[in-house]
Amino acid sequence: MEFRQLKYFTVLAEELNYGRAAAKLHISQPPLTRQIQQMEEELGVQLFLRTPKGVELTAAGQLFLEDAVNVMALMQRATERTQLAGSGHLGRIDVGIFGSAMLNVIPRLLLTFRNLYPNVDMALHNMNKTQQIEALREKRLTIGFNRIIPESDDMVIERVLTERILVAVNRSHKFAYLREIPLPDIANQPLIVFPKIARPSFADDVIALCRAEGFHPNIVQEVEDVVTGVALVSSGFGISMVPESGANLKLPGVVYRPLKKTPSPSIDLSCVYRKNDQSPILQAFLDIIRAYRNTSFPIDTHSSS
Amino acid sequence: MEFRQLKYFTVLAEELNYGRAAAKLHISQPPLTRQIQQMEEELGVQLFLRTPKGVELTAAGQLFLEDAVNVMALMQRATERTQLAGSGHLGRIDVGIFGSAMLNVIPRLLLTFRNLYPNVDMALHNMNKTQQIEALREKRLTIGFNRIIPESDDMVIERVLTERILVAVNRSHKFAYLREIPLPDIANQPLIVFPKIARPSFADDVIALCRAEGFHPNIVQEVEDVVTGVALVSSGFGISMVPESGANLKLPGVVYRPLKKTPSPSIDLSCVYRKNDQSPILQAFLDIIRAYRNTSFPIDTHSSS
DNA sequence: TAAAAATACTCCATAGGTATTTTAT
DNA sequence: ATAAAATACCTATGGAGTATTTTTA
Repeated sequence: MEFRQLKYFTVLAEELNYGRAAAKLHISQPPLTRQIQQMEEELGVQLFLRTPKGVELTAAGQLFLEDAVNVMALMQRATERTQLAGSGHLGRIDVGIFGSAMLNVIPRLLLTFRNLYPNVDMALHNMNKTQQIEALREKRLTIGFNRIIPESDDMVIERVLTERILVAVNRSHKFAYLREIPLPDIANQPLIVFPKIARPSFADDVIALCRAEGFHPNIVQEVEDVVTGVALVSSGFGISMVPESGANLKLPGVVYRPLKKTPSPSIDLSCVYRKNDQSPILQAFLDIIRAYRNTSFPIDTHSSS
Repeated sequence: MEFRQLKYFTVLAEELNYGRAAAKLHISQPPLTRQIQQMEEELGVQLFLRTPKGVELTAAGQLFLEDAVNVMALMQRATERTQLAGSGHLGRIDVGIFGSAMLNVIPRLLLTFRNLYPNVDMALHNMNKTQQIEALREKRLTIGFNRIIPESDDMVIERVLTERILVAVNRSHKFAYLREIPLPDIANQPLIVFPKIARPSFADDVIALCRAEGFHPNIVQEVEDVVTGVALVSSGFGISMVPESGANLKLPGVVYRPLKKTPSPSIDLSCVYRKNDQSPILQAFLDIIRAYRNTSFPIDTHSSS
């Protein structure tokens, strides 16, 4: 049985006349006769009865008609769904994230993606970079976001955006009266760094930045994430350095100030995905990331001052 | 898209290796490659990815696989159902019946048919012969049962069985002491006949029987059906003549006696159906009727004496 | 570099076309 | 007698085969 025959059958069942059905199918009458004969032979069942004006369906033919219509509709639907999936508009994406990235950038990307691809299920998985790489290898993730990602043969790391590093200080701190903080002045300040796991991390970048300036920072506390770090700043425990997007975190008494240095010290947000992953959903997601990369993310660094 | 291609696709999706899949399909590898390429081109979607050991499904391919399996299963089911319908094992039969025939013969036929063709819906419609013919013409009936059915061009009338005519008398009646009732003795007896509508009917047969014997019966009552007639016999209103299968009707004080005549006066039970109806369900039903016709229906005519 | 997929080219089965005959009312 | 379906016969598209090349981890 062929789809062509199902089509012929349904048209003939509608027209109940070989000539008209053949015309509707843009073929001549004899091939239609033969195809229907072939179907009847293959099924071993008579589907039509001859009448003076044409043909009529047998009871078996009526039954087959219902099913034939269903089969064709199901096939049609299968085709459409597959084409959606093939263009990245249907399916699923698993995204690895970490705490502070969810403050600003990633939510915008995810929202944009969801609006453009509403039929793609999106699952977010909070995990650190080590877990992300492992999950990518096991195909539990499609893409991961992180700050500093070690190179590896089977993964591609792509910069999403570069942010300035800001200093988070308590409003009562003397730095709060400065427009920009000179980096060497950090030297004797009690510094809170994060995160403490999954090294190398943003904490290492901050330390390296100080060392490049010729001093060892006075680290009074290593904390889990940016939220905890800024919370300690809020309670007057010390100062901290945060990526610019962290400035979206408004906590009582915390203000953010840029560093006085040109070019401004900065930190990348990157994404990582399997090198051999050609899935259209990933490609669509990357397209959005790349479009965002060419856009500015204006962040008001003085919003809480 | 062709069913052949769906088959090829599902086998390849199972084997994930063109060579093995082709072997399983009893074709060589190149045509399989080409058919899959053709599918991918038609859908505009990549279904497989090459790997060192063979191929693997893309996300779109996995989606299509589910649907392809469903389409093939639905088509399989459609074929089977149609074949059942074509052999008379699936569908519907509408049977026209009348009161007294339901006493013995028709229930047996219906039961036999239902046992042999459990998936055929059977609907019974109580109607007289005029209504039956009309319903047959309008295809509301597949077959009708009746006693005396007028000939007509578009209908076939087929005898189902021939029954003796018995006399129903009250136990207190003098006839109850006879083994057989001489027909001429009926002449002066109060006779109840039925049915009174849809003439010619069994009543006319009874009257004709008497006239052939040289007398006019003393008809004291025309009633609707055999049940009413025998009820009147039970209450001593008179005697009646009934088809042998009517003797299954056991009413208080009613006994049945054969007529003393050779050959025994008899009445046919017939069926009627459309001459041009070739439906396998009707044919199957007729086969059962014909098998029954070649069987005896032993009826105990003395069961209530 | 080795196993597998893709390509080149040939053959033939079969869908479709035209002309004509058969069928059924 | 007539309209429609069935058959006869021809053409050509495309599916399958064999031999070979290309691809990829």
